[in-house]
Amino acid sequence: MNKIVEEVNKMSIEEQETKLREIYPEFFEKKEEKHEEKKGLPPLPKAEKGKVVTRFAPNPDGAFHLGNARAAILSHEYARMYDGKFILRFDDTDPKVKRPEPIFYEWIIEDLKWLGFKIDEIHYASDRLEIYYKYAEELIKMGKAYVCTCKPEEFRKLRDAGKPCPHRDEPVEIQLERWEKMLDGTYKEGEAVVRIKTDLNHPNPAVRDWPALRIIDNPDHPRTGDKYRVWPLYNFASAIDDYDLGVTHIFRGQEHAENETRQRYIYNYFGWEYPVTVHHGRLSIEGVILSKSKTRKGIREGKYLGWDDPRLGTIRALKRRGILPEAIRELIISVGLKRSDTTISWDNLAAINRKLIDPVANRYFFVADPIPMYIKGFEEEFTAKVPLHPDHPERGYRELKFTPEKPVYVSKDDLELLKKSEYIRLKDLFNVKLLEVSEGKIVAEFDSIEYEKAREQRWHMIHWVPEGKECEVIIPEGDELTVKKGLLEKDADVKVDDIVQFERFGFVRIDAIENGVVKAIFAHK
RNA sequence: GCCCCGGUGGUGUAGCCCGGUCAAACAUGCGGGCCUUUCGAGCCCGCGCCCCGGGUUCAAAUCCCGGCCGGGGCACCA
Repeated sequence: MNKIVEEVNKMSIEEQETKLREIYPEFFEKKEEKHEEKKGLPPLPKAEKGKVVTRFAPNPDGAFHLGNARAAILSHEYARMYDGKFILRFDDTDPKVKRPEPIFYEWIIEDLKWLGFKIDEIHYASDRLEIYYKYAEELIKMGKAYVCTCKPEEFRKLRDAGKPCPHRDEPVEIQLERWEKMLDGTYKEGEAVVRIKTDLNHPNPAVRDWPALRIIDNPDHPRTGDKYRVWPLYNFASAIDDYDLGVTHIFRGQEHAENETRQRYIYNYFGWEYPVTVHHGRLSIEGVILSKSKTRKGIREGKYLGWDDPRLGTIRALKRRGILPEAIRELIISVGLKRSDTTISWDNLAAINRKLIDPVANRYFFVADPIPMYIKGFEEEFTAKVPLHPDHPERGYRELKFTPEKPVYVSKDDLELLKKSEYIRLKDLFNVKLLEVSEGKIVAEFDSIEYEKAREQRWHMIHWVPEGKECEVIIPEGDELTVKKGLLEKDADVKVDDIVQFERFGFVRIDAIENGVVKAIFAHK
């Protein structure tokens, strides 16, 4: 068995394939078929082509991150899969505790577009207050909702005991009167709340007569200012909106599972059909902070540079790190609809991203922590021509010129390798014999020019640069940010936003070019 | 404490609904090799998983019960 494996390994790939086609032709057909069938999302229950409406409903109180992206991408993906409609709805109904900020409305739209979304409709819950009022009033008239003026603690006590509060069963006229007082400002913040009637013996006390609308005295809402004082709570706004906007399928985190039981009461009272819901688990990347409050805190304390700090898991941060939107999409689709939480490793994301980036990223030499290498015995100028991409020579070449008497620079990262080697090949240049190796300088002697010799002798190969421009690579590692300073080949044609590979170093995205200094952010190996 | 929901290699997912074809698949990771002027890509080989205990059954990753572990919810937040 081992012998056969050895033999096969000795053949070239073409030989292997030809042989295989000879003895086992079906293999090739089958392989292709199998590749097709996998991947992609499972079919959606009760989904009809052209009739699926999904929505993503973020609160614009922070930047969009990978965790939110799961619900967003699934929603969008299914909308497209069934030729349906995807709605973006800003759930900006809390001007107090989770205050929306104007910038995040813009960023969320921007990030969604960057991810390749086609947004069919955009709605703002804060524009829809009158709609909520209308339905609230209807529910009150139907006797399915009431205005409660209990102190929160008192209500909680009754609720936990499964008992009705004194306002619950008062006649509709009185409820409507109080509702009016909520709207006209007679009641102040904290004095009254509209509650939806539920089963008072519901096993989960938190579901019993849950609050639907509350008063906020000086909302100073970023979009509506102080125009409205009565604001719906999440469950009410969401339930009404999903119905009113015709949403058929909802994707949200499992932390919302309990909310569904609350919202269903409204649907039942009105006789509406509840959308199909998919509750997925939480998605995170190992070691990356997604929490909005932690991020905000870190920014305030100066720990993070901003919402796009490369250590963070916001979509903007991922973008800055050179992660492609398509990679994020693929990742989320591959994780799928599972209900359990998922913590993916960077390797998983990096592997997807690398497949996308590798064919397009141009190659350059970047020498981190340069050490000069003086080379004796080669007295002419010599220009190394290196392809911008090894698999695509048609894209052109870069030229690195060796000049006698002038050192070339190699990276301190290769110091150990140099110390234990007698000979080394400078990639695309020539082979040298190492005479002296230290952290401060390296002295070498020209040996030969042929690549073949280095290969036969199994000499190691390192990258180098004759002269270069200053370059800094920011490397996010967990919660740390380290900077590698070095030299990038002088004529490297890089622009901000380019994703390139620094050979033997890794893929980076060019983040800025300031005063001739190239600043890059490390993506992955 | 109460109420939900989960648990398949190091990581992520498929299989579970409808028990056998699953001594378990795919990707990533790791080890080895081939190829290659990158420690990149590609190719080949290998490593490694059904949380535990009972039960039902001719047969259980799949069904049932119990346990353990993990996550979430229990706001006049979303």
